[in-house]
Amino acid sequence: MTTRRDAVHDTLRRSEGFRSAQDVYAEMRLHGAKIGLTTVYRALQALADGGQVDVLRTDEGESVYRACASDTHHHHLVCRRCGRTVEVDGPAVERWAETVGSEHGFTEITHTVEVFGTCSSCSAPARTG
Amino acid sequence: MTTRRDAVHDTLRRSEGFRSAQDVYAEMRLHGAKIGLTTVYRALQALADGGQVDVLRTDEGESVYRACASDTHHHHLVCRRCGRTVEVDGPAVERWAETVGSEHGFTEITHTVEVFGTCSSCSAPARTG
DNA sequence: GGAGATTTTGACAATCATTTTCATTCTGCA
DNA sequence: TGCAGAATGAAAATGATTGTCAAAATCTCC
Repeated sequence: MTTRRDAVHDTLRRSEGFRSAQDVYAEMRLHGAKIGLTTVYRALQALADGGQVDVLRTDEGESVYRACASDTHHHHLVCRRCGRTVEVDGPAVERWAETVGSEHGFTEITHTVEVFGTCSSCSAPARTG
Repeated sequence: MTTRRDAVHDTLRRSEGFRSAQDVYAEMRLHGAKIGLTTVYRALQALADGGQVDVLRTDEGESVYRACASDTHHHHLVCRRCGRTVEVDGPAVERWAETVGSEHGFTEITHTVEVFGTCSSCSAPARTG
């Protein structure tokens, strides 16, 4: 029975950017879903373990999740204002990471690469602030 | 009076890799330093704000700090086993991040790039396990 | 040198995301 | 129907980090 997990996955799919477990929980409850916070956490973890969603940490240390379109290795360009996320590819970076690691005698190299910025929608209307 | 802050900075300098606030606190107390956990946190934040130490988040969401030799922008190659850290430079990555961001209309681009691996010391002696 | 203002310190409480616990509910199955 | 095992979720526990506030250290002007 994975009804709840699917519901969590669906909620994530409807979001543009990365969302925290608390966000997902709040949104689901808002739409009338009967689900507990614990279950949301568990579903998110299962989804992440299964590679169906991507996870990253905010500056505040909160885990945020996203149902990405691409199921292969990729990185993210995230708007620090609205959270809008673009999935990007960076073969040059992959190679760079491998090279740097090898040069220093490191093996089993992995890397984390995320790009943050302010998207056009958020920077265009120079609101008061 | 920045005695405590200097003490914290010194403790960090004596470490090879990234250390958490709790680590630093424990080590200082171990060496007989009279300092409180709150002060260690404050010193670490001040040091990080001033750019004297680098900060990053572990997978568990804990903040870890390091007194890096280079005071210019750089990245880290971290041994996932022993924590040994090498400061690395990646001009190609900097350019890539800028390009990717611009292509999608993002401005004020920043990025996080960290490389993890197993260093030669840790992978060489194929111990039991 | 000294009184009062200001900053720093640190023990303790509070916060908050996340995890654990555990009793209840649900599911499939005979 | 009745049971075993998985799923659920409310509430408590955890643990890093932050806030509070009174005491101690330091500075400032006289």
